[in-house]
Amino acid sequence: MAAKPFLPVLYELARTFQAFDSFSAGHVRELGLTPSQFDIIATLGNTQGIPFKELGEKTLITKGTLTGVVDRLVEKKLVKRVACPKDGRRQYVQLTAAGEQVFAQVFPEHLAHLEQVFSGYTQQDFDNIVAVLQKLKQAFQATGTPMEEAE
Amino acid sequence: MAAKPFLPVLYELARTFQAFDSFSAGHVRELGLTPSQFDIIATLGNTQGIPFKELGEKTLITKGTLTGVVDRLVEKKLVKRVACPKDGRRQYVQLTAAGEQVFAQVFPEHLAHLEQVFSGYTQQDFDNIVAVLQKLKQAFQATGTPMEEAE
DNA sequence: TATTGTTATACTCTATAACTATA
DNA sequence: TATAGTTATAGAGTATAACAATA
Repeated sequence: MAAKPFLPVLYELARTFQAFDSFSAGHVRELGLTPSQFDIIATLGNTQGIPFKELGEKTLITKGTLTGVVDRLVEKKLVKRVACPKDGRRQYVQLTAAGEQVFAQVFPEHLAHLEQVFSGYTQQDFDNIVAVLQKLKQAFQATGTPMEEAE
Repeated sequence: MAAKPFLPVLYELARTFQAFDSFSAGHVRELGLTPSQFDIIATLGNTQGIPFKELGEKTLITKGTLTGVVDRLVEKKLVKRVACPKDGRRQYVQLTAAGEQVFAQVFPEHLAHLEQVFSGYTQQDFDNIVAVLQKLKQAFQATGTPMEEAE
């Protein structure tokens, strides 16, 4: 098999993301939330509520799964469902007062937690990493994922 | 809310990984493998077998979970357990002939597609990206795990 | 008929802890 | 005692398809 000089890139990309994901998930779990639940809280934060379908698109959670995840957040009284007055099929998902409080307290905590990782980095480092990753991401996207993008 | 200059880094890391992940997700699903299972196949590829514990460390799958994931791959006859002759508690996880075949057939297919993505890159680009990602990964690992210093 | 969201299946992953067997 | 791996438990996410209500 011919050597593929880009394989280390993919390996590091995957392992670095996993390291971030694991790091993040570990902290999130300490707060009593699963990664999916935290994703939803974070997505709903600073909004007036988001349509169910749009929430699924943003979090990449399919609708059948999302119903269950939202159910568990409703049980925890962190979010609520609000019927759409204009379309009886639709509904909004919205943070409750308790959910807002979690967002206001926990999200900054989470960012502070993440901030530790970057204590040795400069703004120039950030710019460099972002540029490297953006170029890579755009290469993947340009090469063609069969994903349909409606916007 | 104070600006967090590292947030774009995390955003791009996640989105770039997602772009890569969705790029290869099709093949994985065609094989009837879950992401975790595919991760293990890929990790075992081109090795003589990897100790169970090391496999868990590389894939960030905890031992209790890993037993189940390996079990399912054993059922599919893609990997096998091999006892360590020097330490009766340890064992290696190794691709079977069928597992090797999956790795050998499917990976080049991916690589052929992936190669297009990197057509504009030089070896120096690869080295740069890997260095950037490794540093970031190690930052997460160093900050995230209060493990008894392993190295 | 098409769309939104729920329900029903069935499976997989997940962390945790207790357990077995080696060392 | 310590380590490697399994088993047990309980929960949560996942895809998929069938379904109800609404448009």
